[in-house]
Amino acid sequence: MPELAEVEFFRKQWDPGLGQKVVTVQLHPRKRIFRGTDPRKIVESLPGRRFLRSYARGKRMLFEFTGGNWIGLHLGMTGKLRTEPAGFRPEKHDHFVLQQTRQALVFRDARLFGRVRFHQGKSEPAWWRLGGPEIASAQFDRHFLDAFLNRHSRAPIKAVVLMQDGFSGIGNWMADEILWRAGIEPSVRAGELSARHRARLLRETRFVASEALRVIGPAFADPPPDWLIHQKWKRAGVCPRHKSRLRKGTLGGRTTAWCPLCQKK
DNA sequence: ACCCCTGTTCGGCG
DNA sequence: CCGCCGAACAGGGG
Repeated sequence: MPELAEVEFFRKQWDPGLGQKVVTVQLHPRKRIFRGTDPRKIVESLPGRRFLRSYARGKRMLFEFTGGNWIGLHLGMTGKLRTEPAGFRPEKHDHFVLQQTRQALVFRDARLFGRVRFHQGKSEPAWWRLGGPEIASAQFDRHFLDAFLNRHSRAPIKAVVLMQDGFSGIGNWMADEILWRAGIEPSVRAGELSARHRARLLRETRFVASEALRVIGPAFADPPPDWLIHQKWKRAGVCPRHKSRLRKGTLGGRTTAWCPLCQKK
């Protein structure tokens, strides 16, 4: 589920807890979402701390608490954040819950591909600094894109658009949406993209990211009806422009839909 | 029953 | 050594 805009939506679901203390932490310490971190430290450190603010970068989120306590969250395939009334009893897949006086902040993740990290220190954790530039930032420009495409010149462009170091926050549906709008056939090797296609790739990546944030970020509304996403999961999906059948295949290990009329090598 | 999956990581291999 | 690809992870839904 979660790419850039959905991540931003879920980040805000914990806003009702801002400024308030964590009373208790409920978690399942053996679950895979805690791989690489010691969940007992979270249970020991977070109670009594106030939730100060949160950040989103691509598909990653960071939650800051007083006393230099930081929680990093990644939603994986099926992670969701929500708020429940005080006294909430965690259900089967609610693996990480921060109980506050007035509400409970809940991380649910059925498939456990998501991840919870913990950091203590005055400033942000080192792993938060890593990763590619935000698509909305000035650093995501023609120069950066050229270098990234050339570094992965032998990979199909679809696989490259899914790489988080270059296309921060882009996931499978946004990648197909971008390539369809840019008129690029998804199996083309990144290094073989023409200057014209590179310019369109940059423009449409920015467009799809900003539009998705605008439409989905605040309320999880549907993208406009003429977007490819509404067609790509249908068995008989059609190109929104030509109304002809989309082609389906696997690229970069992921299901891919494209329109042979719109998208060329 | 069986197949599919909006993500990431890791081992194999060219 | 670099980098791509498929498998694995785990569970719910069609």
